[in-house]
Amino acid sequence: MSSTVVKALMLLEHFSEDEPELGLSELARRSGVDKAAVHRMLGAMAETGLVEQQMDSRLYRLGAGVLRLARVREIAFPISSIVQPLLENLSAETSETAHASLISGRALANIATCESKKGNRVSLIAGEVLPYHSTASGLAVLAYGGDALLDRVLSSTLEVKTRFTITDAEELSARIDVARQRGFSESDQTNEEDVHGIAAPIFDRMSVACGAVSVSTPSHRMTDEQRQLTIGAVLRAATTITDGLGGKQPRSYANLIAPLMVKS
Amino acid sequence: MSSTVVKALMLLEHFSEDEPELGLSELARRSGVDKAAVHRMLGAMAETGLVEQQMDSRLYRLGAGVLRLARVREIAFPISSIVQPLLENLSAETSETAHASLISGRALANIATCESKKGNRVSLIAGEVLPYHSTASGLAVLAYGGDALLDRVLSSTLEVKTRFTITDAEELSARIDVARQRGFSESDQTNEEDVHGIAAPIFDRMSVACGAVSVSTPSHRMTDEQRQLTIGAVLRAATTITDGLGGKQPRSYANLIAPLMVKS
DNA sequence: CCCTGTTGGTGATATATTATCAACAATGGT
DNA sequence: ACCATTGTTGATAATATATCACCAACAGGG
Repeated sequence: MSSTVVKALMLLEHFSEDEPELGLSELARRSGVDKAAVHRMLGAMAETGLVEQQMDSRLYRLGAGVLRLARVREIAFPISSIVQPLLENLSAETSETAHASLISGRALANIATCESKKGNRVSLIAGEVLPYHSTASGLAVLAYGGDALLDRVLSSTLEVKTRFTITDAEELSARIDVARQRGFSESDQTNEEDVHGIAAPIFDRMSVACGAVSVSTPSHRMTDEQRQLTIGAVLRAATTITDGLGGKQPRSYANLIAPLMVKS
Repeated sequence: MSSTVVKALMLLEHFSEDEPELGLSELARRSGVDKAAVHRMLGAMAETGLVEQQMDSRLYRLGAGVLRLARVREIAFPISSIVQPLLENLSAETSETAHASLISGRALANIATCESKKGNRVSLIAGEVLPYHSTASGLAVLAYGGDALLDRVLSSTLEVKTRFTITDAEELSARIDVARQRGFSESDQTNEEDVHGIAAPIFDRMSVACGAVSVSTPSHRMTDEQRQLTIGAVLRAATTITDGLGGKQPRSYANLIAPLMVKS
């Protein structure tokens, strides 16, 4: 069914900002994989430096190898360093938390964040894996990411994250169509309670969506005025990022969002 | 003999700053693995976002997943951001290229660099995997990294990198002993032609070496005066980094290097 | 102090995945 | 048009893996 390599690498998704170190049994429990299997996989990944084990506590954590890999990628394709300052600008414009994510296998990888300076803000767990179906970013990517990706997601099981999460493929498809017609996507508490998201796609050289920019606002604070402000800011940021990465928006898309981008 | 996970992850070591994108056949040739096997492994790693494949050129490169992993690790254990400014100081003091590396499985992973501002400088390939036996950093780590690591390296095959590379286990062991007695390690053209290295170990909380700091100088420029200057600067930098990471030098080591650290 | 519940780790065997080889279509260079 | 190379796919033999039970070590709790 699925290769051992995939099973091993999926273990890495359980490491997060909140829990950077995990024990063997804990990882086995969360991943639903046998303890012995997890032990072998972690041992294999430790051989190559992808994870490392504390000698004393015996806990596992992400290894120095990931730093090396990230450096290689970032020097060759400096995405994060281009995106980060633009996110800070976006966050300042909207006064809310902004983040960018890229397609990473069967999910979105959050690669850069800039938190709002307000006391009550949406705080993202850095390095979280974002599902396509429950996030505004995901909808934006699905709307412009090509049919192959769309079909794959629509035919997969849609995990429940909150009581507002869309789990029906047809309804999800409809929501994606709306996003495609508008040029941006919107989600309200579908991934996390009290979090409203507005996102716009980032395009690659072939005018296919490869990621998204998003602003997350506490739901209660999302007034109509704030919404208009955010939509414009997100679309402008997404356009700048697409340009900065050497990508190109589809002609129709550029025309579609043009009227929404004017600064009030 | 060796797990498929290890085989798959070893493929990632062929991606470098110089060649961030590789084709399937190319990768199969270099790794010595069957084309079909490489194809399956890359497909598996692409599923989790560790690598990604260009749609048009079909070339593979490191994926967005590595950025996410690096963020998680760096937020939990901010090594790079601590080390980088100290490296810049070290490079300024010595006027040469400085870099830091950490133990990453069976090799050292270069995690931070600061190049000399001179025209003729040692230019490191970012994200390179450094062998233990042919680099000054490797010797420093082996000298203080514990017996398990030392035995493993001494009993492995020592790859030839230049005509000066030490390939005899006994001779290597002797060189490591010298490094341990002195408190720092030295290598001349053993990993790369015309490159001289001086390195000192970085220690973790348990006073075991977990990495090294090093200064690389063009061999012809390494005068006796420059050498003394470099040794002091490297030892001071290594001490500061060990402190910054919450590590502790062994008592004996701290006493050993104290006289060498005085600023001229 | 024992008892119970953890933890990380290890072997043996049936099972399932993987390695290998050949063949294929598609591409690009000469 | 040819030749060489690319990425890709199947079939089968060979091999690594999943699963289970078990073990030693440790931490509380009674």
